[in-house]
Amino acid sequence: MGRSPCCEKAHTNKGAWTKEEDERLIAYIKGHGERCWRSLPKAAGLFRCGKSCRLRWINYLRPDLKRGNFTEEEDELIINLHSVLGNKWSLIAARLPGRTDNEIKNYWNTHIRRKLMSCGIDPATHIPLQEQKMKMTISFVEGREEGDKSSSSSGSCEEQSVWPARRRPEEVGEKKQWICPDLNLELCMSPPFQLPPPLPQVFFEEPVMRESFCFNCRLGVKNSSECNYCGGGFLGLNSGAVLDYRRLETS
DNA sequence: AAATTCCTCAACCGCCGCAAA
DNA sequence: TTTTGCGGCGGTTGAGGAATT
Repeated sequence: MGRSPCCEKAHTNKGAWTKEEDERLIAYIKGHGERCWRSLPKAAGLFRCGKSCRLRWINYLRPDLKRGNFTEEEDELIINLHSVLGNKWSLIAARLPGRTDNEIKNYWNTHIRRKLMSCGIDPATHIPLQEQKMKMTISFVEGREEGDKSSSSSGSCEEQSVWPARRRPEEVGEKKQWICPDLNLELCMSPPFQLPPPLPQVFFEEPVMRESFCFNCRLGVKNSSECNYCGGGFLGLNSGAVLDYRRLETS
């Protein structure tokens, strides 16, 4: 089962676009605007899938696209944004005028990733590889010492390439306990527990900075003055560097 | 000069969220 | 409330050009 395809496969062109197809698409959108991609190909006399037309327009034909190499500033911005947003390419692209998500994604995978690796930084977590390995080991060992000795899951955190285990806020205090971020074994009637988005490296420099974060923050819906994570700052981050996604949305 | 490997990036695929029916 | 279909997104692929052997 599943959904029917967005267009008839039999009579659609695939692969690279020809100059003529580009011209047809540009002419149609200039005349009618960007609307109803599904019916656009037929109306524009193109034997293409609507999705394909949309992609071609957004990634290549749009007049406001910036061409050429990425600047150092753009590089930095992409790295910063990626450190808080992860692979949310469309959100990252929204902060870089004239760049598309596809372009940034490609650039990340071909250039920046390698650049970070060569600096000894894990491109996925933005933590120096050496340090990350150490932290993973510490959390693994602590988990075994403090937690249930017979715990069958205690070994998996180190093996998996996941964000280092972090304290849950309600567990910070006298009771030391580390958890594996993928596991939520709580049985209670409450909104599901969610760790805040990955934090920049600076967060891990000091062991216990994060005493509390508010309910709204946990749900990701609102800021609170009592919360360690809420507040303004760069890209909707406070000094604790947790992202407010609402501030990143495009207008 | 030819063969091979590497790299880039445009394009495709499949899934998801949302709105309309 | 459920189903359907569109737009949008992120991951992946593969053609073609560049670099290397």
